[in-house]
Order: sequence, then C-alpha cells, then structure tokens
Amino acid sequence: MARTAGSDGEKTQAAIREAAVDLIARYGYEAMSMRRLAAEVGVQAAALYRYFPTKEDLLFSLMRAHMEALLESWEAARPPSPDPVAQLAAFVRNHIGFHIARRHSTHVNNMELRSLSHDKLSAILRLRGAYEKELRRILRQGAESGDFAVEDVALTAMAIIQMTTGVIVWFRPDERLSVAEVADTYHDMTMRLVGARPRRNNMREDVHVRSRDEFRAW
Amino acid sequence: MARTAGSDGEKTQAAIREAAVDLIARYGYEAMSMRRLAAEVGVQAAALYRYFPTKEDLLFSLMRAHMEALLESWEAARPPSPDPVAQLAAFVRNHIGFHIARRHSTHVNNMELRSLSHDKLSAILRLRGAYEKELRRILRQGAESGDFAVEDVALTAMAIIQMTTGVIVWFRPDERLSVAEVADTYHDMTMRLVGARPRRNNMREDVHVRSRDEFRAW
DNA sequence: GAATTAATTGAACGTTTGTTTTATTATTAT
DNA sequence: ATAATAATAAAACAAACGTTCAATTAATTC
Repeated sequence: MARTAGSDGEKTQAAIREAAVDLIARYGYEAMSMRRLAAEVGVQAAALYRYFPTKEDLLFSLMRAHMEALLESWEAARPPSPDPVAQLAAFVRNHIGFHIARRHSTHVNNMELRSLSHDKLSAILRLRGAYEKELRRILRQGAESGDFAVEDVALTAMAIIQMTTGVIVWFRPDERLSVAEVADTYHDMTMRLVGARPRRNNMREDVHVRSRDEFRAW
Repeated sequence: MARTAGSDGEKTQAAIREAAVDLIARYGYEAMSMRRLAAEVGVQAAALYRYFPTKEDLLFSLMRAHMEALLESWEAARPPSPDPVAQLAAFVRNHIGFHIARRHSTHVNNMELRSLSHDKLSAILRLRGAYEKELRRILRQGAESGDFAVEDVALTAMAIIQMTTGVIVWFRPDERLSVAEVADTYHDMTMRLVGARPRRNNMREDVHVRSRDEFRAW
C-alpha cells in the first residue's frame, strides 16, 4: 500500500504536531519514539519524515510555535495605557490564561530545552528572553513611578514568572477552582508581591485590578 | 581483567550516585545511557548492576534520597517557636538554601517524575506531600492567628514553593548576588505575598524577619 | 599460604532506536 | 485519458540500548 484515501498533507502535519505535543508532555521527548508517534497519528513512521526532517526538528518546531504564540498573545493583550499597574495586571492574567489553555505545550517548552542542539536552543531562549523583558520593563516602570516597591527587577520578574507558570503543575480544569478564580488569586498575590499600592486617580482598569482584597487596609 | 586495585564498593556506589545526578540533570534520565554513566565513573557498564538492579532503581534511589534530605533539613531548621512568621521565615530560608546547594539533585527530582513506575512515583509524591503539608500548616496557622492574609492556603503554598524552587533555574553562584542576598529577597517577597503584618510584641526572630523593607509603611 | 569473598571486566543477547530507500497508490492538472 | 505530483507503506540499515553471564583478579579471612 501507499497513499491512502483522503490523505492530506496539511491535516497530517497538524495531527502530527498535536499528537507529538501530547506524547512528549506525557512521556518526554527522549521516551517518545517516532514509531509510537506515527501509531498515534495512524500512519507509518516513514511518513513523519515528509513533514519534519529529523525528530529534533519536530521538537524545535513545536517549541518555537509555542513561544511565538505566547508573544503574540501578549501583544494582543497588552493594554494601550502605559500605567504599570494595569500592564502588570494584564500580563499576569494573560500569562495564566495562556498557560492553562496550553498546559501540554508549556510542559514541553519547560522540560525539553536540554534536548535541543546549541543553535536551536539559542533561538528558543531568545524568544523567551524577549517575553521576560516585557515583564521587566513593566516592573521597572512601576518601580520608577512609585507604583511598585521592587528592589531587584530581574529577580522579581523570575519569581513572578515561575510562580504563575507553576499553575500548570497543580491546576486541573473542572476541579475546585475555575480559571477566572485562579487568575484572580494569582493577580492578587502578584500585586502584593510587588508592593503595589492604591492609585490616587483610579483608571478604568482599576475596577478590575482592585477586584479582590490586595489593597485591603489593615 | 577483573577486580581493579583499590576498588571499594562504598566509594564506587557514591561515585555512581554523584555522576548519575550530574548526567541526569544535564541530559535527562532517558538520554543518559548506562554506558555513559559507567564511563564517567571510570568503570564498565556491568559493574553498575552490582549496586542498582535496574536503571530505574538507580533513579528512584537518587530521588528518594533527595526528598529525605529535604525533610531532614527542614526538621533541623524548624524553629521551636510556634510563631507563624518565624516559621515561614525559617521555611523559606531553608528551602532556598537547600535548593541552591543541591541544584542538580533538585533538577532531577523536578524533571524525572514521569520516568518512575507507578509505585515508585507514589513513594516520591508521598514524601513531597509531607513537605508541602508543613508549609500549608504554617500558612493556615498564620491565617488563623491573623498574621497572614491568605485566602487559599493550598494555592498559596504551591505559589511559594514554585517561586522559591525556581531560584535554581536562574541563580548561579559567584555571580551578581550571594546566596544570602537571594534568600533575603525571596524572604521579603514571600512575606509580602502572604500579607504578613508587623507583630505587636516583637520576638527574637523579628530582628531577622524585618531585616529589609517588607513592612515599610507607605 | 590457602580458601573465600568482593569487585570488576569483556563479551554477548535480544530489542529498539532514528532514519533511508524504494515501490505504490491517490489526487490533481492537462 | 494521461501525465505529473503528493502522500504514504513496507522493508531494511547500522547503531545504541538495558541487561545478563561467565571468567578473572584483588582483598580478606582462616
């Protein structure tokens, strides 16, 4: 046998990508064999090589797509207002939402960096660096404007990213908490973490920003 | 050839463990072959099976040792005082110190859970659960005493653990910051995160606890 | 110094791995 | 219809994998 009825390159590629993210997230890149992946897609192993020249190229393609989607997601979510409080709120909410929606893909990006060769690793780290730079920019502007009490911008940025990305480790949909509740709680914790204080002139976003008790007076 | 001059079972086992942690942390469990590990130790692959019946048993032994060391470290560091503020301060400082000192081992424990069979995974998760339970206990007591403003104890505990464990991702000794400075900053961030407020009756630990600006009045 | 035990080697086993090659069939364009 | 192209199967490759086994030597005990 050879070409099967109804076979379509685009659909096959999409099916490969989806199955690969699932398998790598569950078993790890090294533990996923090309034959197992092919079986999941319902195809022979050799067919995979029509879409990705090597196993590592497949991994890299998945990871790059994830990072590019993350950057695009933030560009779309970034508020027009330069207000650091509103920007940080939007950043945290977008980050939480994105990572919960793409748990498996995030897992792959966090776990499989070491399986990339030098050049491909650099490319992913460059995208990651661009994303982290956005958070550092927000924290720096907030510190300069007096909205935040942040001593070490770089360290605080890492702390926030790790705390919020960590949500994928324990959060499972359809359990105790909804995505919105989780996002609310992480938003509150982040605002306290950076020492955010109430604004004198409330802006539109403040209704959202002050949604819970992060500014509660003791 | 066979037994080599000066060979000693205990030393060989220790050398295997050390080399395995390094290799697994660097390349991953699946990517580390028994032959590569043996070469690192300076021995033939067959010799490894005198100490560990299978590759997975080796991994499990390393991970269990790590978790037991973490629990022992906390038991030794836990202050006698029941004061939640002092307990949380000690917890965070011990956690940071332990994980920086054992970066590679921590990496293995965080990354290779999926390579364990069901029973071994359960054993590790049980130890991990016992450790996390300590933090939840501190947060709950602090919330009840009014020292902390924590809405969701379980969620906050995960956030703190992920934020503080994340230090191993970016921290490198002999760079910009010392371990003590990093511990100070994470301590500050944690205290703000949980909404810690100053105590009326200052205790011995408060000198330390209030070392920086986490209670700065705005 | 002989017997015993501990530590290791070297070779081998059967599987599985990522990948390549060649042939074959479905689809599309002419 | 026919030619060209896209998509896949089937078989094969050498290399690497975890693990086992028998032989061999160092250290220890008697």
